[in-house]
Amino acid sequence: MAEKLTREKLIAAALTIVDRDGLDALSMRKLGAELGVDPMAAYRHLPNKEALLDGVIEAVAGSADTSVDTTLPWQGQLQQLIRANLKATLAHPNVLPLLAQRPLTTPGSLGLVERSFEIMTGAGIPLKQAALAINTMGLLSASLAVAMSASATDPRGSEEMQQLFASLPREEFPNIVRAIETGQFIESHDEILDFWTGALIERLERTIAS
Amino acid sequence: MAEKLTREKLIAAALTIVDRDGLDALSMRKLGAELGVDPMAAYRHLPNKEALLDGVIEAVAGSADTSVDTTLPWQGQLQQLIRANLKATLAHPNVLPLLAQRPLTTPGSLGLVERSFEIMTGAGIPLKQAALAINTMGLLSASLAVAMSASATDPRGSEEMQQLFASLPREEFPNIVRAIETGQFIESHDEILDFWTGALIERLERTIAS
DNA sequence: TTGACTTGTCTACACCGTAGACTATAGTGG
DNA sequence: CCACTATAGTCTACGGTGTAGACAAGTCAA
Repeated sequence: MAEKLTREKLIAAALTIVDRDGLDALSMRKLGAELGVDPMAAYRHLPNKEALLDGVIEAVAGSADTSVDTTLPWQGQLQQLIRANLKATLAHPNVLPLLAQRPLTTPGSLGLVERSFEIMTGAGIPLKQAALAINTMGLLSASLAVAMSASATDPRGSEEMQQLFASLPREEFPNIVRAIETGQFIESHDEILDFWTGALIERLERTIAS
Repeated sequence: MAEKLTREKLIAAALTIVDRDGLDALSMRKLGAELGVDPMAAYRHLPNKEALLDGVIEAVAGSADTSVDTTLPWQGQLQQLIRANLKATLAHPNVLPLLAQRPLTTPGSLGLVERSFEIMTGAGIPLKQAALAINTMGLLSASLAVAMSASATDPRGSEEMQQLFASLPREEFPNIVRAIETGQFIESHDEILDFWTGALIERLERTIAS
């Protein structure tokens, strides 16, 4: 039996439940049970369930490793940060649906943002361009993480989708069909990640050159 | 009183409710009331609520205008498509949280995908690169739309966030503070959109050149 | 000791998704 | 025309949800 109930313990227990049993399994009653406490006890520390979810989101967002290998060129450091962020969020796949629908710049992820600024401005990238790049990185990381975990857990992702693709009328969607047949449409997420980080970095390189 | 209940009518009514009263207001009971029908009637046409939501998602995703001005260069046509997609989804902001957490390639949005392929391959971009670009576009559009509608409707986006930023310890987050003070961190979403579409297009241009 | 404040408990309410039985209507083969 | 069957809408009921509001037990200051 724990000493005392705190906001932090509630959030940690909530994350445990979500990781173990899924997002839908998180109810105030189950949360109380997890901590051996009355369900209503949570409301002494949190105004409502939404606040609980906000706490969970921030706990996950703030768990990314912001350390980078400073001997790498700035491009490599940036990629390292992006992958660290992705890794942290993918460690809690059941939380991702929440992450996707909240403002990106939660306090918990500010460490990552600050570090990104540091790397970019250090490389001579104007603050403005850096800010734009960071916003883009945040957006893409979030949605890519959602896509990655969805395709990993959702059986529909592979089966039902294959079926849909197989039944596409060729005359209406010639390009899609051709892309599928040559195995080039359903990409590995790693390829997508590389593609857009590449595009982003090249764009930034050009802001330095000019 | 409508002639007969159909899947389409149910989905249309659901979208009406979501647009008018928000996502949380959509319940099977309210859906029945909207159509002057018993709540359970819906289950004759849909297996469960999830299927209803899937239908709503697809209705929105499929409502984008896929026509483009073919006199424009391919870069302009692509931008036109991206903006059309964004416009269609933003027309139903309450649906966006759903859109963000589903696989991108729903049947309804295939028209947009096919058109994008058409434009890119017509410009001489290899199928593979086009597929990667389309995936990226889908991801970014979805999350940008979520961010745009969140900041437009959620009062926290502007106020609470401002407050958070104002209280940031300068020594810990020097770059962020500096970016905020010079008004360069909170971007207009239009700028973000231009930034990444620019990055994407330049990247594609390079695949043609080589 | 007394009073106030905090924190966990209990009960209760309105709502949810949906299983299962029932009913009315429409369409079909004899 | 009739009987039969399938279909579509209705009704009731169950187990779950978030949380308001009254209550009780512990903690601490005066």
